[in-house]
Amino acid sequence: MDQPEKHSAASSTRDAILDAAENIFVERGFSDTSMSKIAGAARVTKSLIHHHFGSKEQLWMEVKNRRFHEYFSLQKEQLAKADTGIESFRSCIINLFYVLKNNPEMVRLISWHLLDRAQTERHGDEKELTEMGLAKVLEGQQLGYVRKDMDPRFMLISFFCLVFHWFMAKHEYVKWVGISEDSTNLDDEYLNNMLKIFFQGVLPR
Amino acid sequence: MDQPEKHSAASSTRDAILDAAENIFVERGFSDTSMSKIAGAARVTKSLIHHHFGSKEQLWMEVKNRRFHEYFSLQKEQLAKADTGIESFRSCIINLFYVLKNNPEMVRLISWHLLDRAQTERHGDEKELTEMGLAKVLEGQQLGYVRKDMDPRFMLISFFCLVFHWFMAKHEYVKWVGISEDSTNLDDEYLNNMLKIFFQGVLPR
DNA sequence: AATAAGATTGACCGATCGACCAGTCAGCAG
DNA sequence: CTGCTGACTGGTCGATCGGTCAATCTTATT
Repeated sequence: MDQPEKHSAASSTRDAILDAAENIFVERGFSDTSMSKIAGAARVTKSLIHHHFGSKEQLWMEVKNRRFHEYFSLQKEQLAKADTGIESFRSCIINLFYVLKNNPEMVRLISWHLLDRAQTERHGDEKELTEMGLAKVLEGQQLGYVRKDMDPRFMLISFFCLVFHWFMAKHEYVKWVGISEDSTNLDDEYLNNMLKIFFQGVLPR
Repeated sequence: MDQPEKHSAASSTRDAILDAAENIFVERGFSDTSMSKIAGAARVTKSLIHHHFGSKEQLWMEVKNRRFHEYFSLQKEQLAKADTGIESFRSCIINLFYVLKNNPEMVRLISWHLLDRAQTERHGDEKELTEMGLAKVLEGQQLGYVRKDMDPRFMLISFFCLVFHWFMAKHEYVKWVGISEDSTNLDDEYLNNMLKIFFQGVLPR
């Protein structure tokens, strides 16, 4: 009973391959990752990977789909149970920030994905999540705590820019502007300043 | 006289290789680019590339250095002759936006560079440019048109996020929020909304 | 004309790439 | 027991990878 039976053994092997592949893909990207490396890391043979996933491209797709689906589901779930009002609005933003802070692999995966020229039709997860986000902004506009002379879509995109790009490029920016990267509360400092800009702007009030 | 002499012929060959390499590197990244492809595109032999640049890595470095140096010099030049005042401050921002809009290769090059784990010590161009930017913000704070309760460094970074990430990811975001990508003034629409946020924030005034 | 230096070439190297194949083995249904 | 299916392996394929080398061509200098 403790021993996994046939099917679960197979699916756990599949997962092991997916895990190993994700680690290496995230680190080195698609092209610089070889099936041999993945096989070695997953402790299986190359042939087995082909048996389960068909090709390197399909493996890459499955790795991305798995992680993206998990991520978008989590975000949708958290956004769904969000309350109304300016404070909740603010909390949603802070929440996304910390989710990404705790999942740097996710950030790199998105980066690789953005550079991918292959225009793959993705599932509707992100579409749904985005529409929930748009609804949240619209709600804020109707309730009066979000200014109405702005396109909610661009507002959402601007917010994504402020969050994603920080985690994508902070290791470079801290060198430019002279912040020590291992400052314990570096992310929080950025978050505070970024929130000031996002909510109130850089002009004095 | 019309014919380039020996040295300029060599340097023009070098440039041809750099140009070809940049095109392919920008499109496919370092790992997915082969010396053969570059050689073919530059109409030279692989051996000649090794003769001029030594290795693929060094060629990659030179490609990045050339473009980055050109970019940062241009930005420094334009920032140096910028005037004082809120309007000039605004112009600098709009200026950077359009420079990147007109240089999508630069955006991709930065993206690949950000994913690169190789921590190469880069030249001081970007450091100088950043300090000029910081000075501009400080100036605004002293003259009173930039709020003082904010760290200029994080303000600069936030601004970079709003510009760079838009060009890195807009092809994905427009799919999410349902904007047609070939809208003639898509970039301008984003710019207007982004500027509203950056200067005044999303809260009603 | 002789020479040196640099630009350029084609042939070639060992290594590694993704993929494929025939075959083994275990488990399950009949 | 028989037959089938799917997990899994070792070996190998042709292609391509980055890189090297000796030889040749081009040009400037002497």
